[in-house]
Amino acid sequence: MEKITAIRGFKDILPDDAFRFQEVETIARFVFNSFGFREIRIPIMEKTELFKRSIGETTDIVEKEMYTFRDRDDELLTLRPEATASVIRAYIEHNMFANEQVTKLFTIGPMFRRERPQKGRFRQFNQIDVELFGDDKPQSDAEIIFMLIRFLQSTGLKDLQLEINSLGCKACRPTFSKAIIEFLKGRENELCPDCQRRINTNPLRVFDCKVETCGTIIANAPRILDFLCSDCEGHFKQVQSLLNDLKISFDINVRMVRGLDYYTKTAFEVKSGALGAQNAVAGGGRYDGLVKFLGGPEVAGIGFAVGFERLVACLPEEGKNVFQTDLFIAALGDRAQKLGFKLTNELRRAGIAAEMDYADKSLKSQMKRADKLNSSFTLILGDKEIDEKQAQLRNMKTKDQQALSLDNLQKTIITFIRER
RNA sequence: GUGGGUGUAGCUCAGUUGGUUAGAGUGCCGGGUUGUGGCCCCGGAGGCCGAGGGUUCAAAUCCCUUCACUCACCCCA
Repeated sequence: MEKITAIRGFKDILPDDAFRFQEVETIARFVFNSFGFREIRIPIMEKTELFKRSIGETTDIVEKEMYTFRDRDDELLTLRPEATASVIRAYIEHNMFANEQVTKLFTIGPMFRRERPQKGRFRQFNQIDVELFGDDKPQSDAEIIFMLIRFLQSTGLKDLQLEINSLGCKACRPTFSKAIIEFLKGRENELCPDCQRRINTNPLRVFDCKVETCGTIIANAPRILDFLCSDCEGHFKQVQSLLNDLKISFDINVRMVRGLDYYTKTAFEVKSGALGAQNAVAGGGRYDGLVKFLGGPEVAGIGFAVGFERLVACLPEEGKNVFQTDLFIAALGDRAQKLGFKLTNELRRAGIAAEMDYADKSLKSQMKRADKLNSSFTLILGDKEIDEKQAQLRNMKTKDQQALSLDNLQKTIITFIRER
């Protein structure tokens, strides 16, 4: 039989890694809660239209990376490529804006993009997504960036670099775009094919190009920060000053452009080494106007997403995979097997991590398994012991071994393990 | 979507100018201790050499095709 493998770009998260995912999730919930964010759980599929409208018709994500299919009733559905659109949809659908001035939400789960897989990039990947609605003040920007950094530091992530930029708003960005196009016109021939295409699709992206000639050309190009309207400029200055107050160090990267259409004003990204080419662990920004654009009220918004797999990949290796068993029961003989089975499961009912071998193998092999399972204690229970109404409890670390009476055995074991 | 690299045991990898029964380490199972783990010693199981086709007396090895994985571009978390 030909074996069936997982879909390309879809990964199994094996127990060792799943353990680390759990730890990171726990930290995320703790940190976010302390900043007043509450969890929301949303579907992994939405009507295709939602993503087209929010992310932008001409973005790569919408043009060629979405898993879209036609449902039986002919409706077009899409596996979500990001979470912001869905969170906003839910925010509007449940009139959450009517309940409170500011709404702070986070969600954790899988996203889907049909890209070519590489290091740090998968077709199904998990994101931690945070959104803050109802506040357009720079304090929100600073707060959310501060929280992101706090969270990343709490997970043990070292050498992280925060980069920020302002992308302007619908008042000032178009002027800048025009200026860039103006600047690039006449030099198209000197640009790489990709950048020639970008002039029409997303001129700001030329700033990002890694081709050397494009880099030297764009170095003299107009800068977004010189084009910001007074509102955007003031906002950006304040964000910087607030971050300084919070002792968060950052670099301004005027070349940073975000790939999604909806971003305005502040954009930010956190990079870390050891990730290969896909070195962005988290990214986000402000998206004032998007909520209204998706049919809600005029409400400001800002958020970010953390690449779960990328974050875990950056974390130090140590401290993983310590699976512990409290007690292994080595049963020898039929009567012992029967008693052991009962005892094992009774102990589990009491919350003790108990294991035993049902195959009635040699004591040696059972001891080996106890060792492998990282068991603190092993209870040696043979038919011989049963005749003598006792069992041997061995401390695997100290090798101390003592006889316990079969009467009240379960209770004695529990006290032993709890007092360890 | 485009380009490079790699496919041999559960895992990490050797395998010479094509040549007999394809190896090591690790892991797994068993034994050395007829009832006591880790260290050590001994033994065993485990391979359509990614798949298909071709060249040859003979292919893991050479050629073609294909698939998968991987890294990079593009783009993004």
